[in-house]
Amino acid sequence: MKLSTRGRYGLKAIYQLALYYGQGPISLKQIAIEQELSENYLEQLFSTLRKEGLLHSVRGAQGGYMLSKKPSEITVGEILRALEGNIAPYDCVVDDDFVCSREDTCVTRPVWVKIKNSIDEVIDSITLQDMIEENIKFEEQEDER
Amino acid sequence: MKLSTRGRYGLKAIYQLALYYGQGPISLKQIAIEQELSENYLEQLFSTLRKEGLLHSVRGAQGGYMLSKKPSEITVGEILRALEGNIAPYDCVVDDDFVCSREDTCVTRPVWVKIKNSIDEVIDSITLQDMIEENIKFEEQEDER
DNA sequence: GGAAAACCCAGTGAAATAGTTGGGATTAGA
DNA sequence: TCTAATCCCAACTATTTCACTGGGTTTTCC
Repeated sequence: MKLSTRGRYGLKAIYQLALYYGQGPISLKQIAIEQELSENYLEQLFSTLRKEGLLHSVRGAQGGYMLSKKPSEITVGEILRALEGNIAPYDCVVDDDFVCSREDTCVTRPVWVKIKNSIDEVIDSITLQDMIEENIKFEEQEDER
Repeated sequence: MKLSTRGRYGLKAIYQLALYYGQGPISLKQIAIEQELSENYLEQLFSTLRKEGLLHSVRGAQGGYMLSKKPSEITVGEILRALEGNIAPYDCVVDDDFVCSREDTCVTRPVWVKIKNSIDEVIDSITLQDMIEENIKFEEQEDER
């Protein structure tokens, strides 16, 4: 029941973009260095995020990536779903093509539904802006010591 | 972010044991047939659940497994954790041995913590008894149609 | 024109998952 | 006492998923 590195790395990387919001395109290389991630791998993640409409890209020299919306308008849920697909303990609660011969009598399904709903509630309520603010608060507390 | 078959099969199987609670030991074979699972594989899961104290076993002919507590005293959380380990999106929020060089400055950790807490809240609040009752209610609704 | 960047996509090695197999040990009942 | 039912345990294997890597193309700035 773990997220893969796609979701984890992707969120870290897009957080970094959020910090630079409004400052023009940032190169993959810079993000990869700042968050200690593989540049090539990150490229795949950003490609996905771009196709999902969360990022804009600028090609050519001095190009790079930027958020397509304000940090307060992008939720963790959108990011994780773009990178990992629906976040749920089992496909039977999300995948329309999923065939379950005993869907109507499955005794565990209600449990999976409840877990999914509670995760959704959390990730859809956190925006990149929230993450930035939480981090600022945390750093201030550190400084006080 | 999916559960493995261990958690899924295990919960189905132990639910079946809950239905027979108070009726003495039930054989693996019977459970395997009723929930359409591999008997040998199920054995591994029950072995784990026994070691965790959730099941009792009776060896020999006419032996089998039974719940070690009332269905109302066993939660889904106990079962899933026994079979899958801690349920969390990332090891950094559960594993004491986990080494994270940037734990204090990690911007994503608060997100993982919130997800974990919300999952825990759900799975620790559902007992086997709850599952049985939910299923009875569902069947009654079906009958009305 | 050259360098820097995004873009595209196929391949790969390692690890995890989902079982299977085979052989014991124990016990109830005939 | 014998036998069949059953739990117990460890090793083995096939498949899938993951986390990259590499090689090439295209675009744009200087």
